[in-house]
Amino acid sequence: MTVKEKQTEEKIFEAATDVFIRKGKDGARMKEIADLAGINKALLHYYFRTKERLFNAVFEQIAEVMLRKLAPVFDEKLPLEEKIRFFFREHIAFLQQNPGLPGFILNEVNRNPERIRKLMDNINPGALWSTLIEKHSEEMKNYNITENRLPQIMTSMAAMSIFPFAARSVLEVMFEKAGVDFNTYTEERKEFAADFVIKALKK
Amino acid sequence: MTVKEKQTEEKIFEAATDVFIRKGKDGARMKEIADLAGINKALLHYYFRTKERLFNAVFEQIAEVMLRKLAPVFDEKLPLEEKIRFFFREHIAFLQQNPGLPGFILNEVNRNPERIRKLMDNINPGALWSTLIEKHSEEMKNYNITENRLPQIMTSMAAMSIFPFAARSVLEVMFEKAGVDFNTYTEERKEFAADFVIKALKK
DNA sequence: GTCTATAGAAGGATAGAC
DNA sequence: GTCTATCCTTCTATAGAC
Repeated sequence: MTVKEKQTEEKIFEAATDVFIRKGKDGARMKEIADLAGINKALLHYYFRTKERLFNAVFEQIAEVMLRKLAPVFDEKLPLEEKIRFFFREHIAFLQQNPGLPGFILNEVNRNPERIRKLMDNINPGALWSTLIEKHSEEMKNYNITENRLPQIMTSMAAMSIFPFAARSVLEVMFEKAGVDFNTYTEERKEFAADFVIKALKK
Repeated sequence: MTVKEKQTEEKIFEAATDVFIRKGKDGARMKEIADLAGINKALLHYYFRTKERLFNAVFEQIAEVMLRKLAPVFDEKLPLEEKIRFFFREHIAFLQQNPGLPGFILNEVNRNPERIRKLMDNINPGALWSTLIEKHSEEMKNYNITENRLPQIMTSMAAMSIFPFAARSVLEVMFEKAGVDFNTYTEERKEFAADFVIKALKK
């Protein structure tokens, strides 16, 4: 009973995740999700009531996974440079496995900013950044990192790793014509981005 | 006659642009476009036949504007550093006026990569980059810029200016809690991004 | 819990009058 | 060229049998 439920619900959830990421909330069709899950449309409603609820469940799980993937960066006890390298290595590796997530999240959040507001309720970026500064106060002397520059710096790091995936199809077409392979590019990017940022920040 | 036509078609086109950018192709409703244009649904079909055609017209115009905005960067006869500063100043200024465009374009292109393929038919990035290198061959000696690094470098520059707008709602919520104003941030970004990139590239 | 059948609503598109 | 009325398809959602 519960086992069977879990199996079906799980299948639906996975199919929904797939379809929502590819088609977006508005473009997704309950029928396609049902087909992909190998079950009937009516079952979707049995388990999740409405498309809206199903989407919310999927979105929240994805957002949570992404946030959880970022947390270690702030916790790890590493020298600053190693932390930057660690971030790009881990984050880009994650995106290589989930290349569709950035575009999905950014789009759905832009269409409905309330989603991100709910997610961020427990997080105060300002406080997070302050403790980051304190942790590395000694090292900081060698870098152009000050609290008032942190918004620019943090968004630049996010941009360096996330943008290539959010703009994936554009880059793929451009690279194709220039004889560059996207996978090779992302693999090289782990080190390039780290070097780039460290060089830019060093005094 | 032609004047009236132009007026109405123009009104429809502008309304469609607005709605498509805010809601996306799938989320947009012909009714909403008609209302915003102050006319009747049937007129939309009279002028543009189908939603698909109306969307294509809007998309192509927007994409063309964006590409046209980038071209000068390659043409301008400026020293390399000035060119980089010129790019961020101009490009971010354009995005400040059109903050919704990056998210719109990236999303619609991801959903239908054929769109970008058509757009890029006349452009060979590889060739573009080669001439860029040749133009600045002397200056290059002072920078870590080589042809094989250009994909990484160019995408990093694009990322630095485009990402904040593509992720605008996320940043706005984060900044809000950290007491940072998004408009101030984008204004400062013109110079920050230029300094950041130049520093990262200098030998 | 899962299916078939269908209700009910919405949205794109067209016919036809003016 | 513009409007009203309406068709027709598609999609979400539910009823009801098993």
